[in-house]
Amino acid sequence: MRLNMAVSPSDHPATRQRLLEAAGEVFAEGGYRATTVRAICRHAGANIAAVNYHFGDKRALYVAVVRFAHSCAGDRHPLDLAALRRLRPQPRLHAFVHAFLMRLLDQGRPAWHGKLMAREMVEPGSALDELVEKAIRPQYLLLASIVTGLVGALDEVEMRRACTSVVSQCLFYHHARPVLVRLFPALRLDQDEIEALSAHITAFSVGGLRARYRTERARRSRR
Amino acid sequence: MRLNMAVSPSDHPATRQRLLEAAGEVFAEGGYRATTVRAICRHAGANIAAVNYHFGDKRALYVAVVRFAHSCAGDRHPLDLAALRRLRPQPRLHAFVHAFLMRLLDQGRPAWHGKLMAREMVEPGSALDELVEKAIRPQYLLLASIVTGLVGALDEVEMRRACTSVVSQCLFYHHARPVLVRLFPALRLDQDEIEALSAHITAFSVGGLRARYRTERARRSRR
Amino acid sequence: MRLNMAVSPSDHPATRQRLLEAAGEVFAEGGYRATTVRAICRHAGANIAAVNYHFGDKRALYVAVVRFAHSCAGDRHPLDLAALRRLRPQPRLHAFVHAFLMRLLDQGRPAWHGKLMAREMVEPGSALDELVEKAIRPQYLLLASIVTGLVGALDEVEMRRACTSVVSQCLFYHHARPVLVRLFPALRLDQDEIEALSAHITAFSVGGLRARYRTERARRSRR
Amino acid sequence: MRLNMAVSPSDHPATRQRLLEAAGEVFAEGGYRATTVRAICRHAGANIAAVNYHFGDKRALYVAVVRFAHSCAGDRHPLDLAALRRLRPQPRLHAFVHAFLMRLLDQGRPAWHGKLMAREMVEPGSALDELVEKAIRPQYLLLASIVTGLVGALDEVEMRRACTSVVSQCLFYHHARPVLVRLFPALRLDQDEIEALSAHITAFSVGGLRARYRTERARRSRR
DNA sequence: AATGAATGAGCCTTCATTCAT
DNA sequence: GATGAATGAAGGCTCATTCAT
Repeated sequence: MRLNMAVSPSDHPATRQRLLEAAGEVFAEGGYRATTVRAICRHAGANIAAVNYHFGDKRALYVAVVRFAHSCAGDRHPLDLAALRRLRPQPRLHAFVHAFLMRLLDQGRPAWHGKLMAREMVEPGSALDELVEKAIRPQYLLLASIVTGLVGALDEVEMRRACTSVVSQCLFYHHARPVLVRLFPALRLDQDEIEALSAHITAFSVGGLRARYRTERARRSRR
Repeated sequence: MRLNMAVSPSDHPATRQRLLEAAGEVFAEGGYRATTVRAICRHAGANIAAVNYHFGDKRALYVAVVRFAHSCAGDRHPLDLAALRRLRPQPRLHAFVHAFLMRLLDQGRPAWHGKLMAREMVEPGSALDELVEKAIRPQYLLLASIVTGLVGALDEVEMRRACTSVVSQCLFYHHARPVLVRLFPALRLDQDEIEALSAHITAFSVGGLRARYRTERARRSRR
Repeated sequence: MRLNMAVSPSDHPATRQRLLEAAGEVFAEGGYRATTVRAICRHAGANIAAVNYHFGDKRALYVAVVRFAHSCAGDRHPLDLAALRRLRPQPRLHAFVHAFLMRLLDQGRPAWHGKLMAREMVEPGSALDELVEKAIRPQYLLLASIVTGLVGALDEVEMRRACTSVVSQCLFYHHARPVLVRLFPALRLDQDEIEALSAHITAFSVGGLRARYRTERARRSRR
Repeated sequence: MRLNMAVSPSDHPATRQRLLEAAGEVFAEGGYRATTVRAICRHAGANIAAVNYHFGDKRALYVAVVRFAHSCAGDRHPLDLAALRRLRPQPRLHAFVHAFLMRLLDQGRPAWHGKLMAREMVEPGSALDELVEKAIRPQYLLLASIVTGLVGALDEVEMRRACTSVVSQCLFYHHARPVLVRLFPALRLDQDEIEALSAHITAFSVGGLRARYRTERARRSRR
C-alpha cells in the first residue's frame, strides 16, 4: 500500500501526456476534422471526457499538440547551428536539407511531428499563425543565410523564390507521398534513400542557385 | 409511348452535370470530409436526394468528380504537344512549368480542377489510383522526355529524382499557400507572379539539372 | 396501395405539427433547459433528427412553439372586444378577469398555452421580447382602458401600478400553484372556483381601484 | 492524538458555510437545473468535490440551501411582531407589505433569500413541502390575522382569497420582473419605487378588502 | 478534511442516406 | 426522373459524481 507513492506519476504518465501523444498520432494520420476525440481517448486509454478536462475542447487540444510537436521538434534531429557555421556553404546546405528530410521522413517514434506540421501547412487549423512565427520563419531565415553564403545577397522577392525552390523539394516527399508510392512502387523512403535524396537536392539546388543568381561579385567573394 | 428514354438527359440542363460542377468546386475548396452533400446540392440548386439518386453516394460522386476533372483537364490551359515538340529544350520546360502553374494557381472559374487534384495528392480519397494512372503518369512521362532532352537519358531512379525536383517547385505554391501567405504577406499570386515564377523555376531547374546530370555525352548530343 | 392517397396529410399530421404540440406540452411542463429534444421527439413519435430538420435547432423550435401558442391564444377563450365595449365598467373588468383565468387555469387540451407563457414570463428564453409586444402589451392596453373606464385617466406610473395589481391576482394562481396546493390541500381549481375567483378578484380590484384613485371628477363622470 | 474532532469546523472559515452562501446566490440567480456544481464551487473558492463531500450531492445541497435561507429569513428585513401588534390595522398591513417587498426586491447582498424562495414557489425542487410548512404558512397566518384586524373574521375559503389577493401583488414584481422590464422600460425597482409600491399595494388592498368584506359587525368592532 | 483527476451518462447537433410518393 | 420528409448513427461537449490519495 505504501509502495505506490512514486508510482502514479511514472507508470501512469499523467494522462495529459498520453492524451497529447495519442492526439498527435491520430491528428497527424487523419487531420483535424476526420479525427474524433473518441478515437484519441481510446488510443490514449483515457475517458471520453478527459480531453475536455485537460484541454477544454478538441480545438484547444489540437493547438496544444501542435505546440508540443514544435517544442520537441529538434529532439531527434537537431541542427547544431555552431557546427553549421563552421562548414563551407555547400556542406552547410547539405546539412540543412538532410536534417529537414530526416524530420519529415523518419519512421521512428514519435514520427508524427513532421507529418502533423506538414498537414497543418496544407490545411490550416487555427495553429498555423503561431507555427509560422515560432517554427517556420526561423528555419526560413536560416536557409536564407545559407543561400546568401552560396550566391551572395538577394532582394526579398528573389530570396523567397530561391528558398521555396529548395524547401519545396524536401516537403514534396512528404506532401505527395501517396502519389509517389503509387507512381514509383519501387520507391522506399528508407535511410539510404534519404541520404541519396539529400545529396541530390543539395547538388540540384546549388546548381540551380548558381545558374540563376551567381554574379561575378559573388563568385569572387567565394574564393 | 415511352419516348423519354433519351430525352431527359438532354432537355433538362443536366442536374447531373450541375451536380458534378458544384461538387468539384466545393470538394476542391474544403476537401472530401469537410464537404457536405447538402452544401453541394444547395450549390447546384438541386434536391438533397439528388446526389444519391444520380451517383449512389457521396464517395461515388467524389470519384466521378475527380474523373470529370481529369477528363477536362486541358480545357483551359492545354499543352499543345505538337507545338511543344517544336521548341528547344529549355523553352519546352518553360511551357510545361507555365501550364502547370496556371492550372494550379489560376483564380478563374472553374479553376477547381488543379486544386482538387493537388488535394487528392495530399489526402487520398479512393480516387487516387485512377488519377495517378490516367493523369499523373502521363504528365510525368512528358516531363521525363523534356528532362531527357535537357540532360540526356537517366536511369529510373535519377529520372524520378530529377522530375520531382522540378514538379515540387510548382506544387509547393499550391500546397503550402497558407504558409506562404503568412510568411510573406506581400506575396500576391497573380498573373505577373506566375510569369516570374515560371521563369524562375525553369532557370533554377535547368541549372540544377545540368549541374547534376550533364555528362560529356549529353553535352555532345546537344550540339 | 391507392388508398393512402389522402391518408398521410390527415392521420399523419405533418410531423411538424405533432412536434409543435408535443414540444409545447413538454416545454410547458419542465421549462426550456430541463426539456430534452429526445423527450419531445419521443412524445411526438418522431425521429431525434426531426426537430433539426423542421426547425433548425432546439431554440428555434422553442420560439416557434411560443409563437404558435400565441397564435392560437384566443381559440378557446376568446375575448369579444365588441361585446366587451357594450358592457358597463365593472362587468367589463369581470369579463376580462374571467377570460384571463380561464386561459391560465383551464385543464382542457391543449392546456399548455397558458402554462408556457407564464413560464416564459418568469424565466425568459429568447422569445419574451416578441411575446411582450405581440401578446402582452395589447392585453395591458385593453386592461388600461377598462381601468380608465372605472376610475378615470391615470398617469403612466399609476396606470402601471393599477394594472399590475389586477393582473397579478390572476397570474398568481398559476405561478404559485405548487405552493397553493400544499398550503390549501382542499383547494380545487375547477370551473366553480374559477367563477368564484373571477367574482372575487373583480370586486376586490374595483374596491381597491376606487379607494385609491376615484376622484370627484371621475365619480361625477360615472353618473 | 486525535485532537481534530472539534477543531476543523471552527478554525477553517467553514468551507461548508461558504458553499452554502455561494450556492444560495447561484441557485437564486439561475435556478436548480441551470446551476452547475462547478459554478458553485468556483464561486465559493472550493474544490469541485467539496459539494459532494459536504452535502452528498447537488440536490441535498439545494435542500440545505433552502433550509438555510429560511433559517436566516428575517435577518435583514425582520418583522418585529411585537411592534406590529402595536400598530393600527392599516399601518400593520403596510409594514407587512413593505417587509415582503424588501425581501424580494432588495438588491443588496446577500439578497438571494427571497429570490430563491420565490423561485422555489414556481418550480418546486423537492424542498417546497418543508418550505411551505416552516416559512410560508406562518407568514400566511400572520397576514390572515392582519386581514382579520381589517375586516373581521373570514371563513377559510374567503381568507385564502383575501390573502392571495394581497400577497400576489407583491410577488408579481418578482415573478414577472422580466416582463415588467420589457413592458415598462422606464421602471426602476429601486428604494423609492419600493416605498411607493408598498403604499400603493396597501391602499389598494385595504380598499379591496373593505369593499368586499367589511360588514356592519366588522365596522362596529373597529370603532 | 479536502483535493485534483477521472468517469460515464446524456445532451444537442450534424450528416449521409433512404423512404414514399 | 426527381423530390421533400424522415432516419439513425455518430460527433463534440457538459455535467454530476466518484476515486485515490
